[in-house]
Amino acid sequence: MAKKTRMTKQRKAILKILKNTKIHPTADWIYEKVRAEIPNISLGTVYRNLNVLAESGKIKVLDYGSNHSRYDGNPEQHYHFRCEKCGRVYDLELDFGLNLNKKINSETGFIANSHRLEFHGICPECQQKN
Amino acid sequence: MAKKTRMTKQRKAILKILKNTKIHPTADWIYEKVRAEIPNISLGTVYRNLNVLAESGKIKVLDYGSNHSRYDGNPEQHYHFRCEKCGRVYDLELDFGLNLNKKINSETGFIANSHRLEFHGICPECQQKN
DNA sequence: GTAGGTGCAAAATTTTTGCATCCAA
DNA sequence: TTGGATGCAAAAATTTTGCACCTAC
Repeated sequence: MAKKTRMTKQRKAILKILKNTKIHPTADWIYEKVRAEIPNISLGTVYRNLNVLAESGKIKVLDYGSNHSRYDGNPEQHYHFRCEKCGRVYDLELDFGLNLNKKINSETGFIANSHRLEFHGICPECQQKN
Repeated sequence: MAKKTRMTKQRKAILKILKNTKIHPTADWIYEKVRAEIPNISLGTVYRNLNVLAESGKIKVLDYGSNHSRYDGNPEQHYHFRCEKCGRVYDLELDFGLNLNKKINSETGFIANSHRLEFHGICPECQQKN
């Protein structure tokens, strides 16, 4: 079962800041913000709480499943599938025939030049290993 | 105009490795691989070349436009738009009514639990500043 | 009361950079 | 020939962690 957690004032403050911004900030930005409220909070605490909050599903981390950048030798439009078990990232050959960029351009004020679509789940190989 | 670049053996080897793998490796993985061919290549050269190759569009970097992790206070399904000019990441309220996960599950051997969709382009504010 | 959390600082990791030298065009 | 590229090492930047003390439950 999941480990017990406490809602400390530090954790509460970090969560509140994150819920009240749209800018998807970095840990350091959050650290600066939260220091207005808790001046002697440490950056380590910010990182620890972000990890705890992400594990419990209260927030999302926008990375690629690791702290490293990952590089893709195929610059063409294609979609990815990341296996939640083994961590591998597959290319998907599927083309849904979606013209998502055009949809954005016609339905919003944004001008989209490209998009990235990534699925998360279990790959065929890990399904067998079950 | 774009700066001139040379196709050194180091750059060629890195590009070849990246074109011949599907795993979207980290810089360190590439470094280990390329050392089989060029034993005294340095990690700095690998990073420099990955950046050059990405700038010229020959490869893609799978990150969020910075070297930091970014955190999202909204764990619900929603899409993102990243502005290529100011770097901001917006939430898109749009729902295309796509059931992409189901499509994956029925058309491939992958089991998708979730997906992430992110558009890149120019935000309304930066369009005005033109 | 106590297990989980914090602050601090040191360490680990990842990425960039200065510089003398080298080499692709 | 020469300006871009490399190797090396040091530095910068980001994230994690050990430890003694603190506090939410």
